[in-house]
Formats: sequence, C-alpha cells, structure tokens
Amino acid sequence: MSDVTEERPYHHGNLRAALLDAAERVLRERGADELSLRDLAREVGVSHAAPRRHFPDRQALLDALAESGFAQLDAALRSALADVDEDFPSRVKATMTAYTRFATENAALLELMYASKHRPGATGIAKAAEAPFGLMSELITQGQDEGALQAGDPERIGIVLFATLQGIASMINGNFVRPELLDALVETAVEQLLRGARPLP
Amino acid sequence: MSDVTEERPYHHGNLRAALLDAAERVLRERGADELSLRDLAREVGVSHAAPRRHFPDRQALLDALAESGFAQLDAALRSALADVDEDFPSRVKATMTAYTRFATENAALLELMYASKHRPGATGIAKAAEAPFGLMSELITQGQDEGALQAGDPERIGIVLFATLQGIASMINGNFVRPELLDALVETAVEQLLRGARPLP
DNA sequence: CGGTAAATGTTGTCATGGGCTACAAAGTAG
DNA sequence: CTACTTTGTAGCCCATGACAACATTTACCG
Repeated sequence: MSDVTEERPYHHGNLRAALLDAAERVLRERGADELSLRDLAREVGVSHAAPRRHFPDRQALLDALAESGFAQLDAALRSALADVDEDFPSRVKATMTAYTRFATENAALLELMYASKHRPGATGIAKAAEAPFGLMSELITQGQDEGALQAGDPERIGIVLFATLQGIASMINGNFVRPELLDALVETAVEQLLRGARPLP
Repeated sequence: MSDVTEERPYHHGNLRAALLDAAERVLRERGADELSLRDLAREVGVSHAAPRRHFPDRQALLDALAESGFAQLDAALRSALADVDEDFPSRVKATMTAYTRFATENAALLELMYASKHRPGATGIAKAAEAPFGLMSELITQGQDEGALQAGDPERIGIVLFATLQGIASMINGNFVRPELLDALVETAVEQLLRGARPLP
C-alpha cells in the first residue's frame, strides 16, 4: 500500500483540466464573480501561481470555460436530435427544448458564453460556437427541403431562432419570467417559427 | 467672486446621482468588470468609503445601474413610438428597432440588466422592468385589436418578442454576428411575428 | 433659536485576489 | 550525463471591497 499521507507529486499531471473542472463547479454553484484563480488553486492543491502556466490571466480561464460551454451545448443539441423522429417539427421542437434546458440549467455558463467582452483574440470561442450555430442552419435547411419553411438564407433564419431561444433563457435566468412558463414560451416560439416562416400558400 | 480654489464642501450634495453618472460612463467605456467603487469615489472627488453610504456594496451599485437601465430603455421605446404612425406593423417595427439599437449601443448595461444573479431582494429591478415589458404587452394587445394578430395571451407573445430582440442583441454584442446584419435580422424577426402570429385565414 | 439625532463623509485597517519575478523541480532530448 | 524546456513554488506589490471609529453637516423639535 502507498503512504497514507498521499504525498502530492511536484507535477500535478493534468492541472489545466483539473482547474477547468473545479471552475465549472464553482461557476455553477456560486457564479462567475466568485471565481478566483487562487481559490481554484487551493481546491486542486497547487500553489497560487500555478494556474498561471495554463491561464495567463483570469479572463483566459473564463474564455476557456465559455469555449467548453459551446462544445457542451453542441453535444446536448446533437444528443437531443439523435433521439427524435425525422420530421421537421419534431426536430425543431426537440432542439429548442434542449437549448433552453441547457441554458436554464447552466445560467452562469451561458452568461459567460455570450459575454460581450471576450479578449480581443479569443478566436477559440467563435470557433466553438460555430458547431451549434451550424447545427441550427442545417436544421433550417432541412425544413426548407421538406417544404416546411419558405426559402431564405438559412443562416439568418437560424440566427433569429437561436436568438429567440437565448432570449427566452435570459428572461428566465434573469428572473423576469417564472421558470414554469418555459415550456409554454418555447411552444409559442415553435409555433411562430413554423407559421411565420412557412411557405406562402 | 468665489474663491478660485473651489473648496469642496464636506457634503457633496448629490453623491448618489454623481456616482451613478460616473458609473454609467465607466460601464460604457470599460465594462462592468472595470467598475470599482474606489475609482468612482476618486472621479467624483470623495473619500474611498463615501459611496458606501449610498451603495452598501458593489452589487448594490450594479443593481441600481440595471434598474436605471430599464427606465432608460422604457423611455427609448416610448420615444420611438411617439414618432410613428398608428398602424401596427409600423409600431412593431419601430419598437423592435429601438430596442435593438438601445441594446447594441449599451451592451454592457444590457448585460447587467439581464444578469442572472441580482441580489435576492432586488425588487427594484423587476419593478423597473415592468414598464418596458408592459409596453410590449400593450403593443401586442393593440395588434390583436386591429386584427393583425391572432388572439392569445398578449404577455406571452410579448415576452417571446422581447426575448427575440434581446437574443439578437446578444448575438451581436457577443460578436457572433456582424453588426451590419442587425437590420436584416430585425426585419426577419418582424416578418415572422407578423406572419407567425397573424390570425388564421 | 439651540440642542440633539440622523445623514453623510473621512481616515484607517484588514483580508483577498490578480499579476509579476525569481527560483526549484521534473521531464525530455541530445 | 548534460543541457533545455515545462511545470510548479515562494514571495512580493498593489488595488479593491468591506468594515469600524470618528468628524462634520443637516434636519428636526422643543
């Protein structure tokens, strides 16, 4: 058996991942304002300056969290789409529900993801956001192919759809709308999309 | 003539307003993260602990800014509505344009307004938000009265509309969409509302 | 008026945290 | 085995938020 007093090695091994893990937990439990690099270092059991090797400053950590958030969101959306029928209305509704679920269950994370002031050269975030954005475009394209939606730039329609979802989540996360209304609002949004963007008779 | 060396009186007179003013400027120029009570105190010319009398802690200041933001937003929307025709489509479009304009020109402020973690008992913000929210509901009601929109809970439709606008602004403020696309996106959103929520033939 | 309580500002202090530099240990390649 | 690089440590400075004790105005009330 190894020593009971678990000597920590000088090198952590995968400090970056451990920090992100801890950060995600703190973010969820106490919000972005409470995120302190020193605190994370303590939790992970390294010196207060160790995180610096992986995140030059606090904002770099926040950006990394945001980037990871888009990846998680993309995974959530694709997972939701995997379990649903082929027809367009079902797929739209499943996607919208999955988005708002994710967004309301990860309120602080979403706030980071859409924060206006990422560091100038944070290309990683934009890149990571392309995955879910693209998914939305594909979905719209599918709807157009099926004849459920009128022609038009799928990206533009997708962005508006995305925006509506994000906005609904904001309303709930900001406590302006009771969470119980979430489903009804999503339902309304789905109906309006299907009716508002369908082909002219 | 009074003394040239402008002796500052012990009592500022309207410190609270002065602080909010300075805070709004800093918020616009450098973002919420850069807002420091001590810095504001310096700018206004009072001691570092003076703001405490008016804002018990930093969050209280942020909440006050958010509250003021909703009042300004409400004023902007009503002002836009005052200069436009009576017909529903014009009014909707004017309102939506005014909202997204305000939201993109005051990105950091909007972020504060919809931040998920206001202090528990910040009833002031919710109260202030009721004004613009109500405006949106009234607008929907008008549309229904004119027969441009189908029946339905005006508040629910209004919230979805509001959410869409806020979402579009988020996309632009978060740098996921080029600002030049703003008008086109609003246009799309307007059309979808008018088509998606109009009465069945 | 005049005196007292409440508001409002000031000074001084502490703990926390970000960011920096110099140094140490562990891995890696020649 | 010896350099070189990566990763973590120790210690410092400084800004800030929060707090307490004290000072000055202002407001109110007899």
